[in-house]
Amino acid sequence: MDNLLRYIRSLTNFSDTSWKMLQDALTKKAFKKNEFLLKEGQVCQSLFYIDSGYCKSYYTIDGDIKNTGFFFENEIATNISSFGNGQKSTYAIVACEALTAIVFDKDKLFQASKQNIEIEALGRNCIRLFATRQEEFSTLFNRYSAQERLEYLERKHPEMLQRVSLSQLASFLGVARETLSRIRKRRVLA
Amino acid sequence: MDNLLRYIRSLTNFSDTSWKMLQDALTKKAFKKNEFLLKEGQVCQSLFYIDSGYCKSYYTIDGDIKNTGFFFENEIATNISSFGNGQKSTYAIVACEALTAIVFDKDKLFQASKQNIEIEALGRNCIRLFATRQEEFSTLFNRYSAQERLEYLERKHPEMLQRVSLSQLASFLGVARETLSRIRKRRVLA
DNA sequence: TGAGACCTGTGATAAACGTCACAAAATTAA
DNA sequence: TTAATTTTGTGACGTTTATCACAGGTCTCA
Repeated sequence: MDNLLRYIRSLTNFSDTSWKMLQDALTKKAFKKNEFLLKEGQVCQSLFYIDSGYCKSYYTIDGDIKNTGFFFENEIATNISSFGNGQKSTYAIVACEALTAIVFDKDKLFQASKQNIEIEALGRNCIRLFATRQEEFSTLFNRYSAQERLEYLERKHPEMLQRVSLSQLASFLGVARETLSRIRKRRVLA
Repeated sequence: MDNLLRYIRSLTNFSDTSWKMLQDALTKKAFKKNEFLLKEGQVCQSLFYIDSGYCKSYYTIDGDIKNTGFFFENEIATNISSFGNGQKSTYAIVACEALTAIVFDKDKLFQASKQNIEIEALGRNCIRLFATRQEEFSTLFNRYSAQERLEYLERKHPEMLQRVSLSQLASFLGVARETLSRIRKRRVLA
C-alpha cells in the first residue's frame, strides 16, 4: 500500500484522514499470468493500480489479437470509457506476468468521493492522467511511421522495450512482426 | 446561448441558477475564416463551444501541416491537456469557415466550479466527453486501414465528409491526397 | 531432460501507398 | 464575368510493408 500512497500524493494533496477513508474502496488482489483483469464485453467496475508485474489491453479481430496498451508498476489500468459511462468494454486487460494490483471499487469510490473532497479530486486527476496518456498515444499513431513510433518508445518508454517481446510490441505498433524485426536490424547496422 | 443550454442539459442536470452563475465565465465570440482559436505554443485558457461554423486542429511538421481533428456545431473544441495542465499547446485550432463560439474562460469557470456543484459536474462531464472522443479516434487509427477509416467516418461522422475537402480529410486520415482520391473512386465503382 | 509451444530472423513475392508531374474542374476574388 | 488560385483526378514509378514459408533459437513444464 505504501507505493499507492506515494503515487497518490504525487498527484494531489491527500491527508491521512482521506487515506483512511479511501481504504474501504480498496482491495489487494493477485493475478496469475494470463489471468484477466477485465474481459471483453464486461462493464469495468474498477481502477487497477499496479503494484508489481505488468498487463496489457487488447482486442480480438478476425481471430487474431491486437494489443492497444501496456501498463506497468505505478500506473493505473482500466477502461476509462467503460468505467465512466457503464458501457461494455470493447477490449480485455490481461496480466502478462504474475501481477499484484490494488483494486479501486467504483461504487465505493463514488460513495467516498461524495463525502471527501480530496478523494473526489483524486478521481478527477486519475481521469485527467488517463486522458493525457490516451492523447499521447493517439498523437503517436497519427504523427509517426512505424520506425518513428519505435524510436519514440525507446526514448519515452524504454521499459516497454525491455519487458515486452518483439511480437507483442509489433502488434501494439501496428506493424507485422517481421517488419519490426527488420526495422530493428536496420537500426542496429546504421 | 439557447443551443449551449440545451447542450449542457443533455450532459447533466443544470438548474436556472447554475446557468445564471455560469454566465460570468462565458463570452460570445466571432472568428473569421482562418482566424486562430488557439495558436501553437499558447497555453489554452478556454473551452470553445461551437455555435456555428467549424474548425480544425492541426500541427506543422517539416513545413507542411497535418490535421488532427475537426469540430462542428454543438461540440466543444479545446486542447484538453494544455487546458488542464497549463502546458503549451503542441497544435493550433483554426476556423475553417466563419465561426461563432461561446468561450468558457478557464479561471472564471474554476471559480464558479468551487461555488456550484452543478458547474463542477459540468466541467467533469466535458472532460469525460473529450477523453471518450479522444479514445474513439485513437482506436480508429490503431485498428483500421485508411479505407476502413474512411468507411468509419462515413458511418459515424458523415458531416465530416460533407463539409471537409478531400485534401483536408486526407491529411486527417494520414494518407496522401491522391490515395484518398483513388480509394473513393474504387468505392464508387464497387 | 526432452517435447511441445512460442519467439525471432530471413528470403521471396505481391499489394498498398507515397511521390512527382500535369491536366481538368471548381472555387474565389477582383 | 474573368482571371487567379485552389482542389481534384490520374498515370508512371519507386518505396514500404504485408504475407507466406521455413529454419533455428528459447522457454516452459511435465
